[in-house]
Amino acid sequence: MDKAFTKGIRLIEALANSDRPRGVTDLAAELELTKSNVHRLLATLQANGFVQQVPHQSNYELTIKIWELGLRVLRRVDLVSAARPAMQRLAELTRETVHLSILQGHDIVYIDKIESDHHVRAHTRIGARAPAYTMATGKAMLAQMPDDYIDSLGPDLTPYTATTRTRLEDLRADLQKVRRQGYAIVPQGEWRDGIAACACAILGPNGRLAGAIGISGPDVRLKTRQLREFSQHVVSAAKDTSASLGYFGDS
Amino acid sequence: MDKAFTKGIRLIEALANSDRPRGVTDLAAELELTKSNVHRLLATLQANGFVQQVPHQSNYELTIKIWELGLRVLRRVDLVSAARPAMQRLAELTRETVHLSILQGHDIVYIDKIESDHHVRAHTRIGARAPAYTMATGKAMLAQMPDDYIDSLGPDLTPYTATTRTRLEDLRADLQKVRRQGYAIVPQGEWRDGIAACACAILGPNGRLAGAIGISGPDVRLKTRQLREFSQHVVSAAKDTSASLGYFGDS
DNA sequence: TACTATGTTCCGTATAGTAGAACGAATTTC
DNA sequence: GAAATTCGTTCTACTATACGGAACATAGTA
Repeated sequence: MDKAFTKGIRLIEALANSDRPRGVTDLAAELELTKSNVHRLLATLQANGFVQQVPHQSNYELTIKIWELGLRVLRRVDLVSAARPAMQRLAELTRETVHLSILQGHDIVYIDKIESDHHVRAHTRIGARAPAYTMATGKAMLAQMPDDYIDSLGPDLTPYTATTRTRLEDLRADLQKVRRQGYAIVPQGEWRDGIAACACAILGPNGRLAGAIGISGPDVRLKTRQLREFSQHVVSAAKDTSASLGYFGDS
Repeated sequence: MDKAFTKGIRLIEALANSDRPRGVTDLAAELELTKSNVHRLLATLQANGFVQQVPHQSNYELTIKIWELGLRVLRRVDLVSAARPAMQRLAELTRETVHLSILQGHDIVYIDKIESDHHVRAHTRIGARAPAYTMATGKAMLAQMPDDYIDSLGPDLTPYTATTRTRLEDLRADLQKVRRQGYAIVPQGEWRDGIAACACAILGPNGRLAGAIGISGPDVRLKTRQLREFSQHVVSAAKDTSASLGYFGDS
């Protein structure tokens, strides 16, 4: 496997994860590479416009070129614009925070959200990740995946709160329920304490999983009864989005 | 210079620029590489989570991991959130499309915008590029750059409309004027016909160039007189943004 | 069934990346 | 203000690594 390329990728990630320009020695230490190696990789990145030196210093930082590329990737997926109207409606109906997520490896990634106007709200960031098996949107999506994929999550699951599923069989039971009822409910936070949520999968052409839409808020406000009531709106938001992607569902 | 890394970067760009999953042979032809080379690079990208094969096919596409990295880069710059309030105010005062750009190489890149509610509007996309010397925001930024940087644009400039500056000395004269008056005006489109614009540079800590804010619209509505009138609002929007970045200006 | 096109694997070879040391510039310490 | 430290950059000899051609596998097509 391409060693230099792998190193270069790790270098890009290291630069993206730090919020200030970095020096060669510093980066070399973090990545466990030699200075000359890092220097050469940086020169390559610079020649391709991904990295620049801050003027009058010799620290390096990423340019926004990588952001431009990322935007195009998101635009290709196009889930954000397809889901926007349904998200808007869902936000108005429930007055809770609405999230749009996709499945990425074993994590969910928020690609869009509409914040609740309540003062107490779950704070999340677009672009952030969380383990799929702890989230309502994640469970809604996992329920669409084949068994061997679920197996690959295990054998044991890291607990983040007291209610996190730690055994694969518990998770499988949850997913079975999701498949039965058509949506996922997480009444007590399994990732962050105090957050309750309800979510439903979005399917694209050929019934392929495209993402999930969900609402979330503090469990003191969003009790199970309330979540069940909202679930119909979540499901129809997901159905509408699926339809605008060109999937008109089973039955 | 790292050959494998450079090839990998070009591969990422090729994937980002296409709006459908690509095959190995196809990519190899475009990049003028051998199949085995592309295949190996794709395997490396896949192992690092940047690429996935679409299920039941063997085409490859970028995951949104690149988008996540890009978001972090933009967040570090943080110009978008610093400029938002000023952009909002500017949009309300002028009712024209407001753009936020940065200088990237020899181009400007739109990183945010607020669209005019007029029916006729200049259509641009966040993330899009244009040659700096043809845009109002570009000229506002170029006016902050040292002479040798301006030299590097030349010797000759590509014309896009009848009014595009094609000689460096004409551009230099424009920039001199920008420096004198503190803002840039492009009364007749030098990139796209029929677009008039006014812009001002945003400076960050130590007076370093951070970006530019500007308004633009059809030249039939935005005549020079009107642009001059709006220029004060543009300038104060830029000043406000500079201030919130921690730069409180000369005089 | 043969044929074409495309993805994947293998392997010997030469090239391209590697590490370490030396250099130079800037900053800090005494 | 000289010496010492730190960091970015350049150079070079070595060898590991990426290279490309060819063989193989797998569809999809005629």
